[in-house]
Amino acid sequence: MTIKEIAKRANVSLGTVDRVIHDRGKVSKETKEKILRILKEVDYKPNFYARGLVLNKSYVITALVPDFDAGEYWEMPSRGIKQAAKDLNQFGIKVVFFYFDQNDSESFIRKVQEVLELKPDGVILTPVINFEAVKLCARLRTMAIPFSIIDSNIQNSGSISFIGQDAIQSGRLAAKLLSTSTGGKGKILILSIKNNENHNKTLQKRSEGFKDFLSQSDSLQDIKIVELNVDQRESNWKECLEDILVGQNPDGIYVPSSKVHFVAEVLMKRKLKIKLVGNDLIDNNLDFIAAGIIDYIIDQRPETQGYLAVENFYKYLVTKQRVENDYYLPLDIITKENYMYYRSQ
Amino acid sequence: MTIKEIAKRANVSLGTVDRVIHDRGKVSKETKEKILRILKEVDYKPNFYARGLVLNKSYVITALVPDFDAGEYWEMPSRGIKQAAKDLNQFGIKVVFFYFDQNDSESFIRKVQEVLELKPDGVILTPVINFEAVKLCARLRTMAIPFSIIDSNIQNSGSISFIGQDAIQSGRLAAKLLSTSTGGKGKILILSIKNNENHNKTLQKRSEGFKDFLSQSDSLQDIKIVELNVDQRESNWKECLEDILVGQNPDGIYVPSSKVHFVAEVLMKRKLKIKLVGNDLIDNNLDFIAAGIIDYIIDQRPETQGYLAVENFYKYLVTKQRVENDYYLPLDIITKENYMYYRSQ
DNA sequence: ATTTTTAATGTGTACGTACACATAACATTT
DNA sequence: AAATGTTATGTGTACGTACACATTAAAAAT
Repeated sequence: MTIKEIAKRANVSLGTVDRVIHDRGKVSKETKEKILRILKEVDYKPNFYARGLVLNKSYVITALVPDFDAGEYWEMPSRGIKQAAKDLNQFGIKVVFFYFDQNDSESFIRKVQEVLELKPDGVILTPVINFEAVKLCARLRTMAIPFSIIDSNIQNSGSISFIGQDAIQSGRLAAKLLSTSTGGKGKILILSIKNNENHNKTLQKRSEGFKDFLSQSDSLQDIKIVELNVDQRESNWKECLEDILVGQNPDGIYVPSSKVHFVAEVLMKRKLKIKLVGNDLIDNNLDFIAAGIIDYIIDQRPETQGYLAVENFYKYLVTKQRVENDYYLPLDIITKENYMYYRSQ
Repeated sequence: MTIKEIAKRANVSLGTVDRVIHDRGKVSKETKEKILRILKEVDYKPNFYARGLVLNKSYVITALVPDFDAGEYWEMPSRGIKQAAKDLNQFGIKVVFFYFDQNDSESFIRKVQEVLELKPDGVILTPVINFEAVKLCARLRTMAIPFSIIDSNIQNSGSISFIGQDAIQSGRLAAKLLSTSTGGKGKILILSIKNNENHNKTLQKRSEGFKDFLSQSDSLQDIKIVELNVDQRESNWKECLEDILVGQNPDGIYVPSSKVHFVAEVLMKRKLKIKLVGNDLIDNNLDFIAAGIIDYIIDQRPETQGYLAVENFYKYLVTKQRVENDYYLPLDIITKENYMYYRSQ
């Protein structure tokens, strides 16, 4: 059903119907009501193509994400965003990336400045530098620029959507897999590899969930937990890591981040047979999963997160649909026998 | 860059450019070459909206799938297909379902007849009744109707795409999970619940993969495998099932299909603590996963399979993109701790 | 009673593409 | 030489919407 047909039905011109649809006023009360009734009656849906053609707008979305080296975690969301930008290009969606140093709030602040100067139609942001990200949300709200948060959430930020993970549940799942692998007993090491203060939030939640699972499960009395940290800012952190692994000699290790490959490296080098669970199927972890050195990876589909964030803006800006507020992605369990189907979705 | 601009550049009219783009002939060799050069030079991409508006076609896709009761496996692909039909409705994609009885080839043949009479723009088919499905593929080829296969593949069918699973690898994965759960030892039962001869192919492949994994893994010497079938066409099959479980009393059970819930029911009723692995996160299995009676479900995203099949036709027919030939979906490992994020994606 | 203002409604054009049709230029036949 | 056929090219219209602008009718001001 087109506007033309509706106009004919209501005995008015196209223009009048158009004014009613867009609530532009200058229509008498009676005709407005009559047209609204008809619109409802025929369940009028604007023609997507015609609308797109006449509007022919392009939308600039900025993505504010940490920079990365090849193979690292933040490569994944970026990939998803890029793929979405490519797929949605024909609908006028353009994405501009702003990469900041996740260990340097000043660099984040500078990039925020650049983003705001661009006056984008939407912003995708990662609250890695939490304090500054909160401030950014407030500014975006006052500037009426819609924004979307990926990875970890900011409560009451006013974003159009959050796309991420349930970190606590991720930890619980890791605990289940690792404790099953060690036969429900033995010494288990939670090993956090850190390189800045901001990254801690997710690590903490995962560790919390991990310990919570083990404490609640009454069939797991024989498990001993040791919790240790390694700080990448120390120059000798790799040796530290090696010393810990050899010294502790646990039955299972949980690394609550994508940096599990550093541990896998040591296990391979030292030929240690220790069950190992970590996060994120990034390139750096791929070979170790294939070789079975890492027993399980818990993945939160970071690529999909990025993709969905852009797609959400497409829905929000182009098709003017509602978007979901909170979207928690599945926690995929990845192991030697199924990793090959998880790449490049 | 529009056709108009290209016409201006080439010093010809819109019509000539149009004829070149669509290769309609009636253009001199020289101008054709000139226009082709310019098209390439400016990397001309037709405006999606304008094209959609003027074509304003609608495409009828028929989906030929087994009928089902609520909660059963075949509900999942249907759901995905329906969701895609809804999402792609605005692009003129319409889906008509034809449900057949998977235990009755005659009903399949009748539905095939109806499908062909409709002369659809595309067909989605499930090769459950393999022999007849192969014949259908041949007829669709001669009628030049593009078709797509989901679930399990038909080799050299001429389909535009296959979307499904790797059944052998699915079995291997199940073996890994189950053997890990039983501590790498004990008695393991492979239990196939069958209700027709056609369904066997996938079951067989999974069992094959399962046994293959266990035989190859040299650290699993202490495992004993027992393989049994239950036939749902027998009136007393439920009792048979119960007798087997109680009589065999294995340490772990692998049900290479979605019917694992029948086994879970017995385990719950008899309070048997046996590790249980099966397939497909269908509604019937949901509560048993939540309760931890089923330890692991291997899911092949049947809903996504259906969705992608329709989306593929959208890409193929509307946007005229190439589509991937074979698409193997990830084998998701689902357990008590992560099942909640796998529903309604 | 005429002009001006205001409110309501109608009309025209553009978006970029596809395709039917019209016209021009040239070659071939009578 | 005139008529017809062929090939190449140009023109017009439609798709459905959005929005600027034009027109009409009624109300208010002179």
